[in-house]
Amino acid sequence: MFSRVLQISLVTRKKGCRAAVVKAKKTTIHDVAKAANVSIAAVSFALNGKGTLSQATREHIIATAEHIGYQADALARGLRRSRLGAIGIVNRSLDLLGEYFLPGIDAFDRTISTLSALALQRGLAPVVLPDLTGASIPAISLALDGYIIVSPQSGDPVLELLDNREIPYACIGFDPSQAGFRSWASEDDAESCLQVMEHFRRQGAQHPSLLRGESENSWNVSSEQAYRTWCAAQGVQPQVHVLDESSGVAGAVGLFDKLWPQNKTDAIYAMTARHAVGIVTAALDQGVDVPGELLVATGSDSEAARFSRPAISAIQLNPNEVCADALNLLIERMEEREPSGPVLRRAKFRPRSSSLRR
Amino acid sequence: MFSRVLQISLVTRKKGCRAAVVKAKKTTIHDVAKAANVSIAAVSFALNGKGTLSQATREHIIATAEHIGYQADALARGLRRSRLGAIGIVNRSLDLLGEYFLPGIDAFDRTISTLSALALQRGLAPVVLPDLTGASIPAISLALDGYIIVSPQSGDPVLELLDNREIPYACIGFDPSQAGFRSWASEDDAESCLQVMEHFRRQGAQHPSLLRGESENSWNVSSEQAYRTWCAAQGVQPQVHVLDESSGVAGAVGLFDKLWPQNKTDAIYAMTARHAVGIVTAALDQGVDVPGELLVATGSDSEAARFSRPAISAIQLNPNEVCADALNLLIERMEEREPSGPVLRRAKFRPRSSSLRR
DNA sequence: CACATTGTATAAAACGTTTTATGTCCTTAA
DNA sequence: TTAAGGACATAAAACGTTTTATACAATGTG
Repeated sequence: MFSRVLQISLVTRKKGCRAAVVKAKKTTIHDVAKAANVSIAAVSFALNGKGTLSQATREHIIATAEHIGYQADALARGLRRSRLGAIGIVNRSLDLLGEYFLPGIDAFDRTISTLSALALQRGLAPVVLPDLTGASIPAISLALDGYIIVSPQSGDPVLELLDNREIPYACIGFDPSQAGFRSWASEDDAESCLQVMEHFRRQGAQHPSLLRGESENSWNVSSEQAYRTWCAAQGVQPQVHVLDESSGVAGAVGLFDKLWPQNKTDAIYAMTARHAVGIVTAALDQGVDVPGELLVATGSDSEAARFSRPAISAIQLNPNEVCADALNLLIERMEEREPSGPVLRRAKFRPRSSSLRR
Repeated sequence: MFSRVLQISLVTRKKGCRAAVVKAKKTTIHDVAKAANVSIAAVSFALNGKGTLSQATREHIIATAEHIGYQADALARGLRRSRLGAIGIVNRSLDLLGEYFLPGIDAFDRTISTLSALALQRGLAPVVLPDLTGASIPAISLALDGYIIVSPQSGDPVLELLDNREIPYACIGFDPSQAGFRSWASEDDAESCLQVMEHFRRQGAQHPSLLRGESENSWNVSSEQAYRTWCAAQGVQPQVHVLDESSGVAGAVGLFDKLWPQNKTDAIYAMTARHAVGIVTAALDQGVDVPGELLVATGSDSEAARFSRPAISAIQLNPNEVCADALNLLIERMEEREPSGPVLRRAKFRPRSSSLRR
């Protein structure tokens, strides 16, 4: 553990040299053909294990290709095969917020890097992309082999675009307006909601309410749906508040100040962590005891929830699993196999002081 | 804020249909040419604002292209222009660790998503890639327009590869063995180290020591160098410990248990946050008072440092700025302009209870 | 001996662009 | 009337592959 390997290799490298002067010419399939004294078709066949070549020439070609350090050009190959070996990752929540720099929202970063790592594991290059319907997207945006769409919105135009072009995609979450679509993976948001409601009830809450985000993605929609169903079954008057996701802590503080005390809720399930933090903050400011007078829980665990005082009860999500599921579903579609989805993951509710009486 | 816009568009989409049956044929430049009754060359010229066309035909072509929804194929264009509009992002620390799933290390995720967002802002598609010298990398890996190499190692083979092929790149951090290279951006790690040492001295430390990671990147190398220089100037015996980065909290605990109490250091600057947490944990376990008997600080701020008890003093880095600097340097090289780097950012030292006596 | 079959290898078309090299028509100057 | 030039448009080459169609032996069959 203390050993220190100083592996400074003393390569002399042309560093920072003006690269323009002499363009290093690529070694192409023609070079290999010339070196091996065969046609370029033979080279292609040998390297791809196709065609009808004798074992001898096959080996000879592979050897010379290796010798002169040939590597097929990805673009030329992609053009011909119409397969590039790369997939796009589009996060519709970020698109909707119109803001790609979100300090403190580690969930988005996490999703991107997890999907990237998983894609690489399967030999696919991950390309992060913005709203595919945008005007000035990178040229490569629509040339990839498939797409993972994170948090599609209801009636999402990006999905429509991909459908029209018959480009394979899979979603994390689903488009609430497309009931028949099957290639999606998600946390079981409805079930999570029920866990929270049952917990609230056991802790003595009579009038639990829901605070969801504004955007019409499956996370918000399924949760609200589950909440309303639960209310109906329990004979409870449902009470749903909708707040712009980007309003953050301040937004929830504003909401609470407007609400309290006319409103007679005694438990709030705030889907986004920062809204939950805002509710707790505002409540304490107004002298409302949490959890004494008001129970609070949130739908996505995070540092913000864990380190708030009191610590906020939260649904602990499974980003790694859900990302892996989505990627499997995408690859399935890329290979034109029948969709095996949707795939749901059960999330675990972590009760903390914000919703534990006594 | 409470308004709820339900924008369910009632598009009927062919969802989940077997895409293979009828391959939707792409609209190509030939289709546009036919529709506008001109040659494909004319279309290309019109759409790229080149060639010698009358204003009239130019506009006519653009209109028809728009009308039939033409978009140039990125691969064909890339093949011809040898420019794809995409850049690669390679994190050598992750490569070295051989592990791309690092729970709790938000810094790496952060770098990836920040670089991605910045690249997109400039119209470049970001592609996350593993070690470019690897055997089974995605085909596209070496076909991009340029590369950002995060934390290159001393004598890094990836840089050598890029140099040989004369592919533009810029680094975050630098290769310690390549003094003349200029296209890199970084935190001013040497200066950060001095800030910590001066702080230790002011707090009464006599024998400050350094705990660095094993890998030979500029972060570790510059810090150690600065530390040794400072020690020499102060007439202090330098004391450097090297620990594998991936050993995490447990690694640092093990180190401390082996070290203490023969070792007579009274302040430790642990570069990585999890090592600092390990030191603090092990110290408290052995009844060593922090900061009473031992001062601790770390070189990269994080949740782990902030929420440790006592909270750990830390260097607060500027990932956004450094990423932006690196991207600027890369674009500079892609446009064959003279390198304007290196660019250093001064980080701020945040003293917390772990190193504040009284 | 004629004819089909098999085993190897190649020529050439195709992928969808960009760009260079030609061309045609029209105007102007000699 | 002819040459020279300008304005506009196109044909064709090129980018580097993959793949289809074709060629040419050598071998087997009736």
